[in-house]
Amino acid sequence: MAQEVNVFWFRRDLRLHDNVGFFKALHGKLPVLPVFIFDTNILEELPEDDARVNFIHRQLNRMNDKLREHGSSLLVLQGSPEDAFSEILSDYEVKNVITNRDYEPYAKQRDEEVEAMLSEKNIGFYTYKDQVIFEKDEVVKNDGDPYVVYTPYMKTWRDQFDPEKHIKDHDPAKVLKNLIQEKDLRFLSLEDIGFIPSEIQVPDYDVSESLIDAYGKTRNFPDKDGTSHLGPHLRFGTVSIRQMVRKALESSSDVFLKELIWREFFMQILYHYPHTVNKAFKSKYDRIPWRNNEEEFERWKEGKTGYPLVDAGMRQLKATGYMHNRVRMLVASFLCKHLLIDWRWGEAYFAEKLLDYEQASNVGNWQWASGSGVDAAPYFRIFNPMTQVDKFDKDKRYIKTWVEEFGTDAYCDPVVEHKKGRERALDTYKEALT
DNA sequence: TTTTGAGTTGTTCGA
DNA sequence: GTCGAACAACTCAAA
Repeated sequence: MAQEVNVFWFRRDLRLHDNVGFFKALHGKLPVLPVFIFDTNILEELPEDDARVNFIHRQLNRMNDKLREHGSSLLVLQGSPEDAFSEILSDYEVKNVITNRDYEPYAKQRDEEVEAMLSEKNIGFYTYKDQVIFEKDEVVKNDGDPYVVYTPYMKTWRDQFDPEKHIKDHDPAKVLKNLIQEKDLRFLSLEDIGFIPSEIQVPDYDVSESLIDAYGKTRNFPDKDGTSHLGPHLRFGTVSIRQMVRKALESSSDVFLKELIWREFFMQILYHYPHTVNKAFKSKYDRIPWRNNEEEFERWKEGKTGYPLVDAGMRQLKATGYMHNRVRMLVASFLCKHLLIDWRWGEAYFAEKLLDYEQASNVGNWQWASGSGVDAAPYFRIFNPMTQVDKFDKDKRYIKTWVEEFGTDAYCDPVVEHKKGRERALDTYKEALT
């Protein structure tokens, strides 16, 4: 007779500490079998040296080492979630599967299917809130509808926030003994899952007191890099959101906390309006006749538009998997307005390259840039790529870091003249929207 | 129900 | 160089 266990399924919560679902699982009656599944539905779209897969794998190794200190280990499989669970069910008498909730459209569907499959076999499927302070419909208007404007959402979020309730630490130290006692569960190597080491490494995050205090002032200047680099860690759960909110609250400045609230704002938007993944939130913006010139799109991707701040950002993205936020706004505006290329093209490219890719934030911010989203910039608000240099990279230090040939004859001519591009965008938008 | 105030991140033009 | 208005009206949220 196979051993009776509860499975804890790790997904984008890759840590043992302050992990709500893991903590709850360890308080159950049965030993906990910790599992991670490399989902082939997701993996098949990725290049073999994908940096995020590398990061995930490295983090799984660290977790496995820690679990082994407690006489246990992590089971790492590959396949569709259904197939992986079938495999687990053939080896163990699984009573319950416990996991943390994920709100993306693909994830919601996946979880529904897994739950249905498990319930046929009378296995429980329990999910917990872990990756946000407020989820789904916990922060809504008085009439129950979701907020679609940030500021009132943020105010209500803060009104409802209670430190006693929302940022409790879930320390698993006392219950780790409830892990399954098997030190050599199957742990697929990077090679086993068909990947190779990446040139790009996910950087450590900095949420030091000094960074958070100065964040409001320095975060806009790409050469100072006063940003936290927290994105990939929040994305894959290598830090806990509760710990980050605790840090944010210790600061005298609330700019950092507001950024964390933006993350949840866009998550609840995607939850309530999943169609915004590929449709404009404001539907009349789907009428815009994008030029979608492939050659120009290629120049944008390669950082060869002839606008140095745009090009610096695109080259930083390609080389490091990161782009400074200020520059993200500029390159997005440039693609949608100056080049009149569909925001979905830009969104897809960011999804491919960004280590901190978060579907809700990426879609939300691209729609913001194109004018089609919630609380979006009005369409006539078109960034001037030269003015942005004067304001945010005056000494051109950031530009020179990424565009070596800047200032020489080797640097390319502008793909479109600013004034012409601007007027073309204004005319096209106006025509399409009226 | 109607009214009122307000809304992430900008640029250009003319005085 | 600096300032305010225009861009173009719109929609949301709450009283």
